[in-house]
Amino acid sequence: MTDTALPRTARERARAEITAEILASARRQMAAEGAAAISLRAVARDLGMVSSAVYRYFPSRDDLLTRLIIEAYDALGDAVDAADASRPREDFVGRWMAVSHAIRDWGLAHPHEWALIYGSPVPGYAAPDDTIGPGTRASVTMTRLLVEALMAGVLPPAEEVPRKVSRSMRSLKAFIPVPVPDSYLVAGLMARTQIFGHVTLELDGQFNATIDDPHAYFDHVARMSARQMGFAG
Amino acid sequence: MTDTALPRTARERARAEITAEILASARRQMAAEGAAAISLRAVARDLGMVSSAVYRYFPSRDDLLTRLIIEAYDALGDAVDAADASRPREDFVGRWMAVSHAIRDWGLAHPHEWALIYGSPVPGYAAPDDTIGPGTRASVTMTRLLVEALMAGVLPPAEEVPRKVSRSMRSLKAFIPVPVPDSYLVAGLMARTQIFGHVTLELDGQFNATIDDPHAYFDHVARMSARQMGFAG
DNA sequence: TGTACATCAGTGAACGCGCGTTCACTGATGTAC
DNA sequence: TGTACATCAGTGAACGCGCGTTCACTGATGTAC
Repeated sequence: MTDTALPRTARERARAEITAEILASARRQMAAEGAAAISLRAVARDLGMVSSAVYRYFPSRDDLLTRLIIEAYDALGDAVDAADASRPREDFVGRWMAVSHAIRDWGLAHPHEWALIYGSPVPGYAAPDDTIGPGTRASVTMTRLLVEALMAGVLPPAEEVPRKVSRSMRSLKAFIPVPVPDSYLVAGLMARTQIFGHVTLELDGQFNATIDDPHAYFDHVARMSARQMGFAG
Repeated sequence: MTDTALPRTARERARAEITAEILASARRQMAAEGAAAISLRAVARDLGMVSSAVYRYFPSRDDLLTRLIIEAYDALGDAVDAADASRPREDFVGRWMAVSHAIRDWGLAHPHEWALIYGSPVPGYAAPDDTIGPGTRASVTMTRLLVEALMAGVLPPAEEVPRKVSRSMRSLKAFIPVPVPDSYLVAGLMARTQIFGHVTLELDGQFNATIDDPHAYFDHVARMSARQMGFAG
């Protein structure tokens, strides 16, 4: 996406290919040892080139990391959007379930990518602003789902929310094009926390000795969180 | 706790003190740069000793990390237990709120310790079994709270839970001395996920541009999660 | 269509850094008689 | 109470490692005329 248009000359084609190979090698390293262990020298070794050659493609290790972060957010965002699109528009529970499972499935398949974007930051790395947009994709999709359910009139009556809490969500409301009652916003945020929190805890092994069938358990959790948001089901 | 009895000889006293200084220095490094950045050489430098001298106190860097992990779990466990003890036994909502805030407060005060125990593992480090016991303290206290509410008869009627989910919680039930209806277990686990998930997401900055008063918001979240568990309030 | 010049990928050597860990040692502290 | 020996903390030098990044260079690819 950050590269220009279609590859044309042989040089441009080679450049795109090798850039992709560098990213793939870095992703392999991340899968094996975690993001903190990614090293430009190891990538170069892996690709059979000299370490300084990598600098033709990425100005520094941090830029490589940034690119990986953006790609991870986008991969998750794509998975979430595809899941959402796989169910009829008016099946809000089904869409929520599909989205929830997509998030968990992606996390289980890419634990180190998950840690990279939702875990503790890599030492010495500060994420630049380019990561903000892609970083919100999953949340944006979940919020849209809530808004559509609201507009379809399928949610139960809103409840009162303490004024302090209501005021605290002003920034959030600025991102949403239609007015949404406060109690729905809280419920939506809590459902999001439930899903993301669950996946993080599961990847961290927090359910290891207690939950024998994590998939079945999570499926139930997703359904309950849909209900707590007011989605009928 | 792992040291024997009271310090007696001057040597033993010195040993206990220096061990504590090493841990304190490591904790300072962790606070500044994160757990992955902790180095024995930096600790030695900080304490004005030669790097090899640290090996008189910890056989390896991993042992130091393990000790820090155990202490972090215990510090959080102490905070949680103190919070729980600060409210009347029959005030279940109050106890839950106190425990929830204690968890969040401790996490905000010790973000890198939080990352150490609930975040992505430090590269190359594998947690040994000694960490399991302390690691469950907070969850154990939360579960006890739920069980006491159940035995006090203040919870609403239990609900049906899919058989698959019920079976999946068999290992969990083995840890709990009294029989607890499945729907309560699910609700308790989800409430725990809500609290821990919230703190992890908040530390990761996921509420940054959306929630203006995180304390007020979290207070509401804790209250809602108590309600979702069936605690009146 | 061919030539002259500019661009760019990749090389190889080097710089300076910090790390975990081992080892033989010195000298102080503790213990048994 | 004093002496002989054992234990232990701390020293200083060294080993071997891998890292990110820079730099002057060679040779291939692309562009303008």
